[in-house]
Amino acid sequence: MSTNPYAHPNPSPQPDGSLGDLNDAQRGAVTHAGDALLVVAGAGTGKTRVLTRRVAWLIQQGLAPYRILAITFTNKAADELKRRLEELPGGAQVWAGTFHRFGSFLLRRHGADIGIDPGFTILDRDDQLSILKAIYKDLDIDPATPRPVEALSMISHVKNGGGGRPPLDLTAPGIAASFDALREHYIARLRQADLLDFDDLLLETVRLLTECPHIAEQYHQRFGHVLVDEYQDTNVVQRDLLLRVLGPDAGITVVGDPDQSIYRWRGAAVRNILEFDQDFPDAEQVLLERNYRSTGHILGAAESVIERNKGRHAKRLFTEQDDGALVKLTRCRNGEDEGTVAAQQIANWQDAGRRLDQIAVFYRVNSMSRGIELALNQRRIPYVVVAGTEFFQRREVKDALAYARLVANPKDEAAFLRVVNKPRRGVGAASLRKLRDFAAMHDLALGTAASRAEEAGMSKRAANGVKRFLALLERVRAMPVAPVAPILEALLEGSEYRATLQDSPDDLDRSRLENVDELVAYAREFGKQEPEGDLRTFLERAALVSDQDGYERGTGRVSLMSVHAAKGLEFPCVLITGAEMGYFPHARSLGDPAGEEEERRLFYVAMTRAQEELSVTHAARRQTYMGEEHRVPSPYLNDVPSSRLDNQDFAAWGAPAAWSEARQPDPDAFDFELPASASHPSEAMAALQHEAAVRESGPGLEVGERVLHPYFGAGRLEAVSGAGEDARVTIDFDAFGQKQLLLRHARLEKLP
DNA sequence: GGAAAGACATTTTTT
DNA sequence: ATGTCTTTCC
Repeated sequence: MSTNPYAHPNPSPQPDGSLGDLNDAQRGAVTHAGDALLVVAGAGTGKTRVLTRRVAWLIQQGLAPYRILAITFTNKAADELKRRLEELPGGAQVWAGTFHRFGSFLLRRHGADIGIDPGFTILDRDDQLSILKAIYKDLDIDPATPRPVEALSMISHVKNGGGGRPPLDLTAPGIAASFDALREHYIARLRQADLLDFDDLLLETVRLLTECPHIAEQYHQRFGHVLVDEYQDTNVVQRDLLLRVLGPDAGITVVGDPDQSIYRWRGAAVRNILEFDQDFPDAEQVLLERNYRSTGHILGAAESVIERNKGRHAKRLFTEQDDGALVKLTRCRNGEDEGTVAAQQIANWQDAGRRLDQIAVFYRVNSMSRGIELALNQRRIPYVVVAGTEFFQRREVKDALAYARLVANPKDEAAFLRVVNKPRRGVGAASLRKLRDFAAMHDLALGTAASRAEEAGMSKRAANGVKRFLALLERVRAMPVAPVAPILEALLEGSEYRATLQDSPDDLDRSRLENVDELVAYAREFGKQEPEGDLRTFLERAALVSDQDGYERGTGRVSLMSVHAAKGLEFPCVLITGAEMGYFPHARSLGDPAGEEEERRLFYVAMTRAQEELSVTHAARRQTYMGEEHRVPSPYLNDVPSSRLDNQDFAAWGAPAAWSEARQPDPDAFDFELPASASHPSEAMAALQHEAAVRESGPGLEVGERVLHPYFGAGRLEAVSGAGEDARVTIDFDAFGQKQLLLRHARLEKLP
């Protein structure tokens, strides 16, 4: 069996329809003839290939491509699917996209039947928050009681049926009343301004299909087969939507892996996949267990981690590849060391012939990217951060889009609030307050009320500013709705938004200008690709793109990303950082058994992204915003049999002399200071010697005392045996259970 | 009304 | 350490 992952056959449909490149299970899934099929596809078992080929097979069986609905988790996955299907006659007519996009598609067409203006605007989280904050002001609610973000999560929670743990404790005194008021106002506000949030996109579609049987019927007729990818991450509303769009004669195929369900916190219901046969009693199930991605040690290590979860769908992955390299586990003293190790690991892989774009570094929280970035910068290792502040999330891009949204939907309150005073037009908080009062009194949307600024009692200056603002929007509304780029340009020029950035003394604003220009360029590209594409389509595109959609392969750089962002990707070399309690599992999920199981799955997902090399680091101490903290290695590491591990200590990586001449950074090129341990080996040694001295003097331990071990964390001293050099201690560690250690090596500290 | 300075909390993951 | 929200002063 080849160990080269690139040797695997391309998953594109074979033009001749042959299935010879599939294994038995895959072939069974592709050619399943019944109405309902569940494909439980373990990590790296060829899930995407099966999905694509099944669509191809359905078409070959005579199902018209436009009668196929394929729902994916990201737009990128949908585009990828479409690209592969293009080789097939009619393949481009398959409807492929995310649940949200499908909802949006139906609501634009039929929303009017349930009182939704087809010109609705889609709100993202920022927009939702700005509306909610405005409501806080109107209702004079103390932003400390439920904080706006919490209230927002709670609103979403309630909208989605309220299963699981509520993000907000409504039993706290005084909260419930203000929350209900908030929620009601929020919903009314969105209604009034033709705004839909992400939840509404799904919920309103369900309502449409429920309240309008004739429309539902139309789609029952149309879709002969529905396929859903990543089914383990669908929520109850998505399942509901699926059941309603599916006609009595339609077939359904869902693909997923319960072990990779990592979006429970967002409302994903693993139940959907685990109890698929309850929704579809005659469903058949195909299990894909042969992994083509990873070498033996990597897969084995990952399996031994996931095995510990309770209530799993029975499944055991295997590979026919060689064992390959051991999983390397490196203990670092602190976060800086970890950065050094990351850089060095990357360099080592590079020396072994890897390209940088075959390497990925994962972390649990996005904020951890900073330390890694710093270390890679110092060594001039090119990298790309996937996600982070993504393009469409940038303030200036959102500002520009807000202008455009107001052109498309004059009632868009979130957009109005965002840019009515950007750049400054003399419309401050006091004026807005007057405007809101006036709007509320006459039951108008904010944008509508604005045209009567004087009546609202605004100052002359403010009223003037608002007038200029509205005049610009009117002017642009008179322009044709396509192409989009000129619309954006007219707005940016007419509002002087562009000019303000250009003239700003702040360099940050200058770089913002570039982003604004990039947005215009993006719009121009959009116009080229879709000559018919109007403003509305463009805005929808912008609202529904995700961070993951931005990821591109073959950049010649190392990829840095959160584990969540890594889902669905694979890399020859993977480095998982921060494998510690608090990250894996995350501190927030401690004490919640279901949450902890999800954390384990998350670590499993991280491990199974690796094809040939998997390296894991953890730090004994880490600097947080509250100061330096002790860190305990992730308990998941303990589940990996030591026969699959290559244990390393930061010290074992050797002094910075190990850096090859060629990679030695140019000292003049950096304004950063290298970490002491890297730039001055002697200092590092001094530190180690100091530690040793502390150790020898010893903390005079007694049985029953709490102690701290730099590796295993806190524990209780159970017993002492032997004496002098051979003294051994037995310690019951909180996170690792009982261990016997040589006292002289244990580096114990006494805990109060 | 706006700018600047200061207080303050913030860190999970995101369609 | 950073960014956001609030306060203060012009």
